[in-house]
Amino acid sequence: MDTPASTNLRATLTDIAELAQVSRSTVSLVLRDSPLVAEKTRAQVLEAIEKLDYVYNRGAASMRSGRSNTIGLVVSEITNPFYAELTYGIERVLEAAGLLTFLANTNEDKTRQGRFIQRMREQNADGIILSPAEGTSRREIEELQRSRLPVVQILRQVAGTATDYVGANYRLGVELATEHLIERGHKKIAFIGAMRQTSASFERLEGFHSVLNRRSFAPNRIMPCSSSRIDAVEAVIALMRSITPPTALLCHNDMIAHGALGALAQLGIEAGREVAVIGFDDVAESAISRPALTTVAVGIKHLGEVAADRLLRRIAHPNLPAERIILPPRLVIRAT
Amino acid sequence: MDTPASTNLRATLTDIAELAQVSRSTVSLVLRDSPLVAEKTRAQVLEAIEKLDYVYNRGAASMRSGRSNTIGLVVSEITNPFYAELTYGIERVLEAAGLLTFLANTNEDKTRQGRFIQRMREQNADGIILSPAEGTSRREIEELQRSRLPVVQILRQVAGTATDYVGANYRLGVELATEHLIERGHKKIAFIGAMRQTSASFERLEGFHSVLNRRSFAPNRIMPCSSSRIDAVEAVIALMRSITPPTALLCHNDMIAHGALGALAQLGIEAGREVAVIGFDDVAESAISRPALTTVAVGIKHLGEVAADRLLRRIAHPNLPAERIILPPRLVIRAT
DNA sequence: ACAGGTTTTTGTATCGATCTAAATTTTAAT
DNA sequence: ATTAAAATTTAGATCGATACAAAAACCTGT
Repeated sequence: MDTPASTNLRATLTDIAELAQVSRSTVSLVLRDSPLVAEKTRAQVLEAIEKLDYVYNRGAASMRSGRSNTIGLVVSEITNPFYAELTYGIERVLEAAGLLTFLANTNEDKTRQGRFIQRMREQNADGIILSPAEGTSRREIEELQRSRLPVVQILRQVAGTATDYVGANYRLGVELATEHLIERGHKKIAFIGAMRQTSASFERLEGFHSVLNRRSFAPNRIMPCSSSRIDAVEAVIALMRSITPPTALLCHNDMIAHGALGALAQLGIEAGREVAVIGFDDVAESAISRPALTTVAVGIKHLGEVAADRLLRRIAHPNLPAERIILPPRLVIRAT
Repeated sequence: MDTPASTNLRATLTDIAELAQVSRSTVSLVLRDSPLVAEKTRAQVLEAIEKLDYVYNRGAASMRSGRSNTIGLVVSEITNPFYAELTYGIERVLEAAGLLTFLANTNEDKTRQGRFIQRMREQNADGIILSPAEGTSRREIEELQRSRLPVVQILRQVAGTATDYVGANYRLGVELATEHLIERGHKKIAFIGAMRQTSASFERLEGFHSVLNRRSFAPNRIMPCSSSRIDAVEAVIALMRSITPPTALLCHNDMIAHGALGALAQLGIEAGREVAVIGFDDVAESAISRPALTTVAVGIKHLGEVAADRLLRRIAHPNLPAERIILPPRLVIRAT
């Protein structure tokens, strides 16, 4: 065993109060930026805080106040830069409100998701923004609500649940893209999809089918593909080598689309001339890649900001009715 | 204003104690899986816990016990799958020890890093695993140590600091790769590098130069390149179009290498035959990409596990001397 | 100098768990 | 049946902050 921690115990409010010659209560007010304390006093206290290397004890504070100034953000696929950008938007808003965001990547694993959420509750988090992992059940979401923890679902919603939700109009986005391809004369369009059991997947497929029906098009190709560049490469190579290769590739997201671009390059097919490629998300990379990717933009950062705002409002007013906010997508036509 | 929260206040130990007809102390023991409680009692208590939807209050617990069963993990570039894989290794070990990992992505931003670390201290975290953002100063690390928060640096170490450190032998890794290329007869080798001001970058460059000197090779090309696929594509295209294009590309990491493969494909150059490409890290994608990437493997998951183990030991024995653990790399020869 | 109002400061109870040491119950041995 | 030892349970103090209500200090204008 090691020797016990030396003299240096962590300073507390009491230590500061003593050094600054004021009461504990006053110190607490200073810490919370209360307008009640006189400037002179505040200065003294801040000096003492500095001098003692004081570190706030959030556990103690939250026990008394019931708030922790902490929220949890659950995403399912952190290596997709889409989520990284989304995270920035969210953090920016929450940070401005004095909240810190704890991030968890579930990698579509419900167990990890559950563990993290449970822990956030134990930490007394003020709320959760959740992009539910595939297979999350209605029960799980409802249980969260019953515990009165403010929840905003983002990007995907579990069927039958009634929490706040912020997402994009995936259906419309895919419709825009499909119409665009048809107008350009494409007859053989393949949808290359993440094929997850999520609302975000379903809505995209709906959009695709609805346009095809409306235009009474022959059933087109749906190519299952996980949301990774490398799977996309394989899928597209297989597709282009088939007997009737498509002339247009409509991709579930930009990661898949970039994989598709890579595959076409390998095959010596020029994207944008011989074969059209459209992505979804408009991540930063899509604007600067060569060729630049035509894609459906959802305003990632904005979406994150809206979700964060929604959570803040929900925290302030727990009993407001749940709201679904569906942001409009925009087709960004670039080179492909 | 909304109506105040209804009846449903969160259940506490006292509520459970009452329902289960035991004392608060006993309930606490059950929660902590103490071997002291009799089986029958434990069952009763667990039943009450279940019945009341009890949620543990970690803030309260940590206030008394001084531990929070929480550690912080700071990485600098979460979209790189390398870090995602690393995270798994770390979480696996820590979770087995009953600790939950809070993840933060700094994106090489010192401010974000500082904010997160500060918050972890306020939450009374039991320790931190830190891949320090570029530009982290010695002072910052030393201040952390002074606060007696267990810290393990991982992958990179801030010069002049003496915390535990777990990393790979980057120097040796690059040496192996360079030797390999030279043996294969390559005379013009370009190093495509992340060019960050980090130990991980410096050590790689050292390895490259040391082999070139030893073999008294002409100074070779160093191509600055950020750690993103798209920058790598541009860098490699520029390189291959220069007057004396290299015949081998030695990349700072696998992401850059995959970008390089993409660029070569676009240029119609066959990687592995005309131009050799070697990566560093051996992320999952490298084994299954086509062509499969020759790379320096560091055993990502293992590295994470070792770091987590190290942190656990450090927490158990705060006064042990700091240790630097440098894992040996291995050249994995595949198709490129 | 003083009443009345405003601004600042403070004392004390409290949040929900754990710790300690002591009390109680159970078991085993004679 | 008695007693010592082992196993189990408990009371009460405590961690470090905040809430609340009350007290003190400071201003005014008369």
